[in-house]
Amino acid sequence: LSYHGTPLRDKVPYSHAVARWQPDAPARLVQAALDLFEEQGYDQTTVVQIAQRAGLTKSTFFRHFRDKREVLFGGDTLAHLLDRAVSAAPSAETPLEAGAHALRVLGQEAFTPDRRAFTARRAAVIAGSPELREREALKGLSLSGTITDALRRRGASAVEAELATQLCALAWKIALGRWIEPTNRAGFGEHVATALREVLSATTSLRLR
Amino acid sequence: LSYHGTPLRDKVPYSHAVARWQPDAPARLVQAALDLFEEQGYDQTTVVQIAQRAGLTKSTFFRHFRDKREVLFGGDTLAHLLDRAVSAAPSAETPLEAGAHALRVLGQEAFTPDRRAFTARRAAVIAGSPELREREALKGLSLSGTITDALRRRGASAVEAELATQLCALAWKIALGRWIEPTNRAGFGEHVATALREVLSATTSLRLR
Amino acid sequence: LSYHGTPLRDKVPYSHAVARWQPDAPARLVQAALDLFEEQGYDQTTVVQIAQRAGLTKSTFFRHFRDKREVLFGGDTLAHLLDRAVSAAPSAETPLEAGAHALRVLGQEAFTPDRRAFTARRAAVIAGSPELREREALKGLSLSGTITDALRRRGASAVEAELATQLCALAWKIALGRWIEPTNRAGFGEHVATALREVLSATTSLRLR
Amino acid sequence: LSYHGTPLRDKVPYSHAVARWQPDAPARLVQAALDLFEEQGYDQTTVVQIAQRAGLTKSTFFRHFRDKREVLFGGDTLAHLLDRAVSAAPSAETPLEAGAHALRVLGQEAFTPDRRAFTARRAAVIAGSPELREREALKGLSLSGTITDALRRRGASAVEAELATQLCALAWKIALGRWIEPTNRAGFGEHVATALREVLSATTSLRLR
DNA sequence: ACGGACGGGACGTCCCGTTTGT
DNA sequence: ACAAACGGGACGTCCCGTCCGT
Repeated sequence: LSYHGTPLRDKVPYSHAVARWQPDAPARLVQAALDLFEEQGYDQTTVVQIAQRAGLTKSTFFRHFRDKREVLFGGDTLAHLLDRAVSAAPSAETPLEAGAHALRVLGQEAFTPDRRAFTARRAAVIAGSPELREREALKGLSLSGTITDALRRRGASAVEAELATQLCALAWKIALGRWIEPTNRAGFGEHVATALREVLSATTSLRLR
Repeated sequence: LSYHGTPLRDKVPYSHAVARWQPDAPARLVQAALDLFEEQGYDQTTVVQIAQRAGLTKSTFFRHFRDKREVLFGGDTLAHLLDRAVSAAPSAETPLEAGAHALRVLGQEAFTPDRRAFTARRAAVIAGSPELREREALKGLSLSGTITDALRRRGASAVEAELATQLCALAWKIALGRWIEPTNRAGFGEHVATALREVLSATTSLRLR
Repeated sequence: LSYHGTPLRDKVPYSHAVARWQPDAPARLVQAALDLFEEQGYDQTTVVQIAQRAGLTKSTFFRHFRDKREVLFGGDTLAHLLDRAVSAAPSAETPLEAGAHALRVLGQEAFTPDRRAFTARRAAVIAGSPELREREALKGLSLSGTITDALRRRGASAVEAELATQLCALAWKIALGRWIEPTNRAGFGEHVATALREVLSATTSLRLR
Repeated sequence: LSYHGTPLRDKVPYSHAVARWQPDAPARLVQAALDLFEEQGYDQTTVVQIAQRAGLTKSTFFRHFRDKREVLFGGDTLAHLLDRAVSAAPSAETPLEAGAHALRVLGQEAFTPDRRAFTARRAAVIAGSPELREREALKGLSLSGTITDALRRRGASAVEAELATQLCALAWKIALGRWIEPTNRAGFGEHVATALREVLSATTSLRLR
């Protein structure tokens, strides 16, 4: 379960002309961190180095990110996105359809083409550090929980919600892996659609002796 | 450029009554370290943990290894081995033949079948940590220098020695990669021979416009 | 050298329609700060806590007071008071008489009976914190300078002005100590008069061999 | 409830010639800390300053003391002393006698004449900082608990043990206050004896209507 | 071979005080 | 008057690696 490209801060719905420096600092920190992690490795990079390259200080770093790992994991943005998207799905849709709807929203709001390169680099860095992989796993579980909860609030049973969540998570993972592959040209949304079809067709062939 | 399997300590040529305590402290440390690195990752493992699992203390760890990384890099054993093997090659052999001779010795002395599993695990751990990869690269350079020096002492010119070294290093790397592949059955020596042939045949097709 | 009781803000001479919001924000901050300093000690109290208890925010606190210490030191009010009072003294008065006049004004404008309890608590808090004692000392020097300057502008020589200032400062200190003593009933003005007499009579017994 | 003068480390019962540098560092840190606390106040002094003046580093400071406050509170030394002293009192003694015995031991082992000046300075510093006073209170409770437990192990009932503890604590406090008074010449032991007598005689005049 | 003090440095928390914008 | 970002710096924890003892 991975996410965004450039920072992807929550769009603050300001009346006119978003705040001047606000969206700057976190984005610059993320950028600096990713660069340094690629150059030197995650563990060899200190928070002070990240802050310095971003033209900021350690204090500011920790004001925006709970810890060093979190700089690669975009806060609760994805969780909010998913929660809203699942809840906003037409009430006639099945749990799985609602989940698919949410994944499509992700393709439009989070995994947009301009964030593809970033997401790919981020995935490579995470793959290279056990510490980061652990955080990634935790975030994945948390997001799954978010989806399940939202589905249950729509009236799905516990099993329905859990199952739909797992299938969506699987499709997500498959789609993300293909999307960041440099040879692939399709958008995240298309990859998700394909992956979901594959997953579903695989379920039809399940048998129990 | 990677090496040994089980510890592979220099065989201390004690006349009689060797091993008063337990002479395998370094070996136990290496074993414990590798286990822990696989379980928790290199950075999440502390030296104290390694020592404890080996039934030893932190002090003892640092008496045997300069630092935490070194526990995966067997001291100067390989360098000595290579130096002696190159020097011991029949004086009629060309630099490349002498290098090939040394690699074969490696297959008999260091990369023996009982060390294959260890070497494979070790390679995986190193691949997962930038810090370890850096040390690996340094060790590789140092070993290359050892071979080159030994070749020059046999009378090779600077260019001859450097070239032979690089081809051997390449063959070594290729052979090692194949050797630790679980599906391959051949010994390190055979893989080296094959790899050297491939490398050489590749050189014949080099052209400069 | 200590001063005011309740906030004692400069009376802003607004023509009409004063106090649109609640003009007592500084007063509430001072009150809250003093309470908290007594309850928890100065260093254990944060600015945020002070602001919260006053129903305000940290920003507002710093708009009214340069720093945390300053909440116990009433801005320039006392300095203005002294400056004006010295200047307003009849021009026939000696420097010491002018100073005494100013101290009497203090008793009417700043150290009024309703501020006695506050001043006592404030003194206790300051006594308990080196940081605050340092600030107190600085403020005392600054006030001394204010008096000296005002005296010189009245035509006093440098030595005359300095000497009168020091005697007044001493009488001030003595009087304040007695005034805040719960068993004493007299007003600040009377204590000042007494203290000045004592100080003066003590000077008459000075001898130089 | 206050204690020791110079560091007062547990006497390590080494065979011959105590370790070379061991007892040094903590003592030097305590000395440096007390000096700085007097010069600048507790809150204005940083741990790094203390360590530097002692010729050590921040790491070493925190290896010897849990936190900045603890540098003025001698670890568990006093607790051990009291525990042993109470337990070592002749079994025929009443709880109060055993407590008195322990206080006398304190006078011989901890509050020796050479530690008087130190204890006095330490008390003054603690009095000036709410943070330190809080720690002092906690330590006092802990020591009371130690005495009570030791008394109960001697067979005293809960009420007997608690009461004896409280009377001893009171006598301790009174005696310590007098002992550090520069005009008093008697040793801690004598002050304790006097104080205990006073406390006891005061109890005889208690009446309940 | 063991034990442990020591230096060094990163991490993460908390607070003060400043600045910028609403 | 409020809101929020920012710099700076202290505290306390943890770990590596060195160096001294036994």
